[in-house]
Amino acid sequence: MTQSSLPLHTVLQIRDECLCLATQRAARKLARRFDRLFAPLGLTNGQFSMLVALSGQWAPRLGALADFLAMDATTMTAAAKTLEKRGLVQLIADETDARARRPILTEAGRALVAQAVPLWRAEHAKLHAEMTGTDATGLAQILWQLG
Amino acid sequence: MTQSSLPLHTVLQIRDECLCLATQRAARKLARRFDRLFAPLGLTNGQFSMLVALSGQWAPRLGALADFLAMDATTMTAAAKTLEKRGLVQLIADETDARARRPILTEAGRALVAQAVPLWRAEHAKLHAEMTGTDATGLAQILWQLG
DNA sequence: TCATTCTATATTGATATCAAACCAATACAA
DNA sequence: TTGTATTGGTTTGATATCAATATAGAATGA
Repeated sequence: MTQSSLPLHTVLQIRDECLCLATQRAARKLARRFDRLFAPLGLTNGQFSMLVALSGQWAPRLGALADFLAMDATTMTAAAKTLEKRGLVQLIADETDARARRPILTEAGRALVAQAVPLWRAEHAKLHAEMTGTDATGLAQILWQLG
Repeated sequence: MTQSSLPLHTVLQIRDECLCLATQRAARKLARRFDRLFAPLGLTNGQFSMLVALSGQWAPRLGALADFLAMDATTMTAAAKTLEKRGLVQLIADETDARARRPILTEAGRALVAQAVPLWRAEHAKLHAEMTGTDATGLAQILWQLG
């Protein structure tokens, strides 16, 4: 009983060092946290990121947006469809390539992301405050590279 | 057209600093990477983590395991069911509390996790090698706290 | 031009994720 | 000991995630 299938030091090593586990774990916590934050606006954390990404001077194709978010192309198809159904983005056929489509924000999308940003700011400030001793921006940079 | 709904510096700030986005992004990349690694064994990265967590001298209830992995209780219910269906874990009723159940590894589960660990070791070593200049174990610790 | 190959996206099917609502068992209080 | 609150887990419904596969358009080479 309670027989160890692995040497204990192996179990502890994976627990303490596995970057995949540590990242999935943090990702779940943060997703819950920001999903709840944006829930009053009917947004998830991922939808927020997507809308922000489309708020700059950039009109990427679906594939390029998927790459930017390190997300599978098929996930992007589904995510774009959800946002389109809600009227937050519009999918425009590319002028030169009939295969490609570019998601662009609608008025409603612009208005919603503008409402969401102050919430993000406040919550992110809290998060920073909880990370005493850690360089939050440096961490974001490292995570951006990771994987 | 391509009209900015947000000040550009805001868009850039969120892109560069948002820990939620950065973490989700890294989590997707690592999940894909380790899912592919374990695919020949029919395991996902999350299933691997769960099996390893059950490989130590610990026989947690479902709720405690969910807490350990920072995962929602309902997700744990579903995940445990999948592992049970595959015969990798068995769900044992708690002796003192009729509500509680404890997942424990089966022989098959022990054998499979033993096969998976060397794959993890090799891949994780590669990952370390890609992170020149970063303290990987320190990063794992920070991520464990994060959220 | 035509065939081949490549590229951008979509569809399907499986698991993962969480909120909301729920049920049953336990703990606690009057 | 009954009534209430809490706790452990499950079900349902929505979105997220990705592999495998498909399709249509574009690019390329003979």
